[in-house]
Amino acid sequence: MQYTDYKNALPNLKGKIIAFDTEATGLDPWHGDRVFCWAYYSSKGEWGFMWKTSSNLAWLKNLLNDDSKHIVFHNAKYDLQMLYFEGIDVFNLKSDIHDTMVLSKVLDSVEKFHNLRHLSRRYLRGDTSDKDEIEYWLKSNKRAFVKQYNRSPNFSDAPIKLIKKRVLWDAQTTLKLFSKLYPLAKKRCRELYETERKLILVCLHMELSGVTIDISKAKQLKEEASNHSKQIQKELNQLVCPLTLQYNKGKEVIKQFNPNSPLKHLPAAFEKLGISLRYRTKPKKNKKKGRKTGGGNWSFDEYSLIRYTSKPLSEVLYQSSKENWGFDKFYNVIHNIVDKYKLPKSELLPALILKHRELTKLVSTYYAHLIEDCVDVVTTPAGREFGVLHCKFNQSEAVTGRFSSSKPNLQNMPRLLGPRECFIPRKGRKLWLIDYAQVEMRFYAHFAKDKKMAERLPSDLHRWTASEMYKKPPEQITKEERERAGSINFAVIYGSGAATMAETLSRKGSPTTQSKALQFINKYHSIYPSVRKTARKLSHQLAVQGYITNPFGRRYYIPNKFSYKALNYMCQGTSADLIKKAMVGIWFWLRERCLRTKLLMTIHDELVFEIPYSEEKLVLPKLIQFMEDRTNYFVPITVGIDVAKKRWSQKEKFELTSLVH
DNA sequence: GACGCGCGCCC
DNA sequence: GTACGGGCGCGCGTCC
Repeated sequence: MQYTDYKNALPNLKGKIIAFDTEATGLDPWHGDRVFCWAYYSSKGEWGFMWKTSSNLAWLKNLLNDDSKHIVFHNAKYDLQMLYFEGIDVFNLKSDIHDTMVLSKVLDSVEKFHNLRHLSRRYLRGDTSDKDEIEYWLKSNKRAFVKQYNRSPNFSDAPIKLIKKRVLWDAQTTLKLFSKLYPLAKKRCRELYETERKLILVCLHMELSGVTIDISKAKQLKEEASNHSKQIQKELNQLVCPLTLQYNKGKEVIKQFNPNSPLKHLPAAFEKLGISLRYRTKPKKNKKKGRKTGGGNWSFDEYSLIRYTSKPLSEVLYQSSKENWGFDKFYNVIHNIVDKYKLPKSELLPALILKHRELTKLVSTYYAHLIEDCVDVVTTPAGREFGVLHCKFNQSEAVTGRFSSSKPNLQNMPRLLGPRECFIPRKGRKLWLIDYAQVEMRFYAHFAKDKKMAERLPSDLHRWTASEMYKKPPEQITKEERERAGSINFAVIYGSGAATMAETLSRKGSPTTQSKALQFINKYHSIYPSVRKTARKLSHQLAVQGYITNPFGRRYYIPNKFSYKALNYMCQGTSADLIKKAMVGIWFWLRERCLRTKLLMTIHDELVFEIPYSEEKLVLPKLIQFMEDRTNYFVPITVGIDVAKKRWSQKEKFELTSLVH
């Protein structure tokens, strides 16, 4: 085979559609990874391989700005990000950018794999052996490489022949896939694909913008949490050590108890203190295997641990969990309770484990990343450190169409504990949080065309539901009753059965039997009969045609045995596509007007913006206009606004009317 | 080192 | 007799 390196003459491509694949030294440009080569295949059969040189880069840049071309990538966000770091203005390219990964996801949302290898097998019956070679090389040369260069090998270290084979195969496969998938998408869900295609830029821009972190604050909170966890560790050691652990090989006596070891240390500690174990773990759904796995071990989750304590203590533990007590309060209260009621010291074990777990989780999952993953760290004259955190947002990961976030995951920052204190707006700006009001519930009402639900949603659905369930006027409904009705609202729309609902309600502190749960469910369906009808209608549709389609044209090929998921997918997916469309509208509107307002995050039904003071009046009403939809659904889809001047944790309600004077 | 598992945070 | 939606990621322990 002949390869061209284009040392002198650069090609003038005739093909209108050109698939590209770039290869880089790694995945993370923020920590130095860079493109080093690429390959292309065009619809006129032209193809080639190029190293990254300044002239080749200039050629590529020109091509990307040729408005007669369609440029196809597989996972364009990645390639564009890499090209951004080569100085290319990827947000204003004149060519049309396409993405076969996005196409694949749009066509079959439920399919788990969208990489080239799988798609090649599925749509092209392609040979994938070329692709595996380089990965095999990396694996088998890792050890020697680390020894010699003190780092792992990356793609750029592989033999040139393998690199070329791989990158050309990727580009060629991308082109073939595009010619297969694009016509399908155009026919089936053109609008949806167009939204997702534009969303690539929105998403990349969010990632590149990043969010500002008060690193000093994170360090301080991390220090506090780890000191507290050490204090608990000490007390736990006194309580249970020395501890004898049983292993296959034999016994081991330890002086340092590890509360994060649910298989070894925890059973040993409970046994030593004379608490007989009662609860076992249940099999859990495994995403990879698609079935339930595990289960059967002793369980030490929060609910089990609380049940190992007697009433006065367990009530306190529930309360603390609900209200997120600080360390000192928690620590004092549990010791006071144990003294006051003369409970055996061993009851401290579950309580201390719970707090220890919370603290170590805060440190390892949250604070550590807020501190270590920041870039562009600056230190003020006063000695405070600030940095920017660039997480990843993935528009094509969740089966329903939702976004996911990773490295670190900004979508699961605890709402009541410290981490949100570390998120701050840039100078001269505030954080604005705009969230849809009970959006999924509204889509349930929409799909069910349930008048009663629709009327109640804008006021207080849970309260009304509770009122009807407990046969009391709404104003007499207690907080607990309203919460329970809320749980039931959610459980029913998740398609849950009596067993799970009983478990959920019990976990939340209101012990419920299965038969009671069944009564709740039946009662619920007698209040809102159209929900069950709609679920059945969707299951039927699924059985007949093999898929269901949401209002944005996203199809869900749900296996029939999971048809109970249909209604939930429809509601979750519709709200996901609604917010995606709003994001695109907003981002392009902001860009056209060269505004400095930034979209920072998307958290399922909420968008987080950073708005300069001077743009508030102009931008806020427009954002709301893009997000809300008061006409196209059975229930108006509306938003609420919160603003955080200093820290995410200090957000407060905001009324748009207060903006108009 | 990869993977399964238990656990827990978010909407 | 079955069945609670969608995510990410940690530490531990086992197996290769």
